[in-house]
Amino acid sequence: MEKDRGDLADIVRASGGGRGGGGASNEENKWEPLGFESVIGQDVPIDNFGDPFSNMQDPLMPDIDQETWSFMDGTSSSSTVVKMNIEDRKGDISTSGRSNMVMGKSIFDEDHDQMRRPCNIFSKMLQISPNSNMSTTTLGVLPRETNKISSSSSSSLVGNDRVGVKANSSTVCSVESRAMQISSPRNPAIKRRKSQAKKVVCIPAPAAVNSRPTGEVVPSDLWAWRKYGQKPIKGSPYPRGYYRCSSSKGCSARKQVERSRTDPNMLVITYTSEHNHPWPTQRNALAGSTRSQPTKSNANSKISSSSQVPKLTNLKEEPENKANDSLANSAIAGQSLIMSSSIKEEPDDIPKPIDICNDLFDHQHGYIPEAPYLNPSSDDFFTNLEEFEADPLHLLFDPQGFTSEKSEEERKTKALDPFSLFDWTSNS
DNA sequence: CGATTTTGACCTGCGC
DNA sequence: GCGCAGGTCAAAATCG
Repeated sequence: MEKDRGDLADIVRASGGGRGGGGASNEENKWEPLGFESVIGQDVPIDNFGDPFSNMQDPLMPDIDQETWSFMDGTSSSSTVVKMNIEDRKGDISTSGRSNMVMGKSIFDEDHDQMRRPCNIFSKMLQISPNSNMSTTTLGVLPRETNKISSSSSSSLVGNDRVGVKANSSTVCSVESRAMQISSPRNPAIKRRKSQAKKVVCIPAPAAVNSRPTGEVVPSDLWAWRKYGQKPIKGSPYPRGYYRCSSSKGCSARKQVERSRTDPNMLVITYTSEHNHPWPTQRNALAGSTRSQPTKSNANSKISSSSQVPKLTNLKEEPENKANDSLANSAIAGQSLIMSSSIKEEPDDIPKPIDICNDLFDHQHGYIPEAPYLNPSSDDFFTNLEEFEADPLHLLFDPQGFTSEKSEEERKTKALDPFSLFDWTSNS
């Protein structure tokens, strides 16, 4: 049954680094987060739903301090206030030509300290509040604001409880404030859907950073995730993969990864629970690093077992598998930043929770037309992903942004930014 | 050998 | 109360 659905295992490959087995590969060591250590040392909260980047300065958002989109980040509480001031952002949203980072500029922690601390778009995930009322009522998107946005961009929004902001081409921020019910989890950290706060990230499902011949160079996720389940989701041709943090025993952090049912190009990653431990300071700590690539036998056997899967969804083929490796992680780490992830709440009962993702791309003006590798209909869909994988960081470290003129402040910032370790613009 | 992935079975929340 | 669907468990397979 599930075999015919494409494989999410492939979509997420935690921690990007090579294969599990505990040992730290050279590649792994390569990007051992020197910067992270310093970050960690700064008493950075680790409660961002496993988002190691949440505490990092977003290199693409140097001016976010004054931004007005804000989220009260109640990561660890059951109540979260989401507040957004879209109006102030409408300029960017409505007028930006091909901004890839409108999103990045659109969501911020309300607390300036939080914004100042290393953080970036990865931290702009919206935590779902189990408190339905509050969630609904405090989502401070005023109708007029919404209207403005809607009117200024061809498509966006949404209803009372859902906000979608669409940049001219490639960016969207969408938030659903659909209520979440709260109920006592069976026991800490264990399942109870709809009872836990979540952070949902909708990102393009791009490249397989780990498939690079040279190794894994793109930081995927500082956490090690171990897959513990996969389920076909009703209404979706794609299965949902379930991962839990394996960086530390007893860590209840989990995440779910699934492809958008409406747009296979999009990945929806849902973070649940929080890490109860600091970031792994060494890749060795990531004992759970997932296998960087499927084995032949694995691929073969799996393929055979899922050979009936339509090509588009048969992610088990080696290329696909690789292509999807670390998608969830790397995507978060890089793609979403560049491609403008859509952060939203994802109510479980929404028929098409990913619709938002579709809005991410303006098929006429968006990047999709320029990114054939994102076109699942293309035979080269996956093979081309490899090409794409180079883009994120390239974009991330757009010369204009970081190499052309690096202010001292920027350097400092980068010191705290794991991505600074990958200033490929200067290295490659 | 120790780690991961796979995958069917089981458990439980939720809607009717 | 029942059934469905989502989420988790755990044994087996796999890998380096």
